[in-house]
Order: sequence, then structure tokens, then C-alpha cells
Amino acid sequence: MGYFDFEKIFCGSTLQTAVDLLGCTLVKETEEGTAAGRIVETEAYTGPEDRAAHSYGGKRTKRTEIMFRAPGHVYTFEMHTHCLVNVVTEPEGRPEAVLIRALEPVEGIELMRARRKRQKDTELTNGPGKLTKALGITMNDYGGHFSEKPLYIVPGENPAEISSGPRIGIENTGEARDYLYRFWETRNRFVSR
DNA sequence: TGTTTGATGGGCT
DNA sequence: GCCCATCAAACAA
Repeated sequence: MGYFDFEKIFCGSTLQTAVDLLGCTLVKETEEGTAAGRIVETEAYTGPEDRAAHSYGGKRTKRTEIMFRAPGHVYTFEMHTHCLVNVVTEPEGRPEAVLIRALEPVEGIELMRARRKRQKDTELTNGPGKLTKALGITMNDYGGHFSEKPLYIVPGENPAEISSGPRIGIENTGEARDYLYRFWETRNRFVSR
């Protein structure tokens, strides 16, 4: 079993990486056990030129620092008491990332149910804050790399059919609001909406 | 030190 | 579909 090929995203575009990540598997190992899900929904955040990105204008803060590092690093951040997880893309110095928005549960479903309480199975991982809770991803994962345990990505077959649309929850970002930077597997029932 | 603001989720209508 | 809890990061002062 190998890890996702982060070399190929050195020279690719973040939009292409967002598409390439669909169908790959996100795995988190904890003391409680291993939980994993197939990535079925992503969003691209293309750095300095993208008003919706945390790194818009090249803004470099404690939070966005990791986005300037090499591809494959783990960018987690908190908002509204939830933890969201991103894959850093592009070479050192170019702060772009892909947000993982939804998974289709593959392994450790009982563990996910326990972490998510009385939720229907389709509600376990169909949102960026939900999937981090189901897999046990926290701010402790910030700065790690997706080719190392305990949080990593393994390659998978890309979906046969992919849809795209505007990103979610970025109403106040001018023209960036309309960019079609959200990608998902067509008709997959685990996408967020 | 104080104030503002979300890349959300869950509950209620 | 609408409302809002809740808190760290960011930023102003």
C-alpha cells in the first residue's frame, strides 16, 4: 500500500489536485482504532488571488503558515467549535490548499457512529466538520503530512463522473463566490448537500 | 485587553 | 428554510 503521490501536485494546479483527490481514501489511526473514508467532495482554495482563501493577498499568519509549506502538509483550522481539514498544495511559498468536505465511510464505521452519536450513517461524514469528528481529526494534526501516520491519504480510483459548482459558505467574498471550485462525485449520497 | 468574524452543524418551524 | 450557539484567530487599539 502506498501513499497518495504528492510529487505530482508540485507542478499541477490546485483545481486538478482537488479533482485527483476524489476517490482516494483518507485514513486516521488513533488509540481507539482506525477510521477511513473515500473522499467524495472537495473544494479548491487558490491562494493570493482567491478572495475566499485564508491566504488571500499572501496573508501569512500563525494559522496560514502551513499553507506556504510543501504539498501534502496537513492544514487544520477551527471555526464555530468545529475542526476542518485541508491538503496543502503547490510548491513551497505558494499558499494553496484543498478542503476535504465529505467522505464515504470505508473502515471503522462503528467507531464513527460512537463519535457522532445518534446520526444516520449518511450523516456520519457528509460535511467538513462532521468528517473530522467521525475520524478523530483535531488541531493536533496541524502541520503533519498526509504521507505519514496517523493521518494519511492512499490513492484510489477516481469517480467515473464528477460534478462541479460554487463553494459553500463564502457569500461575502465578491467574485470568488461564483468560482466553480467545488467538486464531488456525481450522485454520491455522502456529499454534503 | 477588547471586539469582530466566520471554508459549520444541529435543532426547530 | 431559518436561527444561533460558541470560540479561537485575527485585528484594532
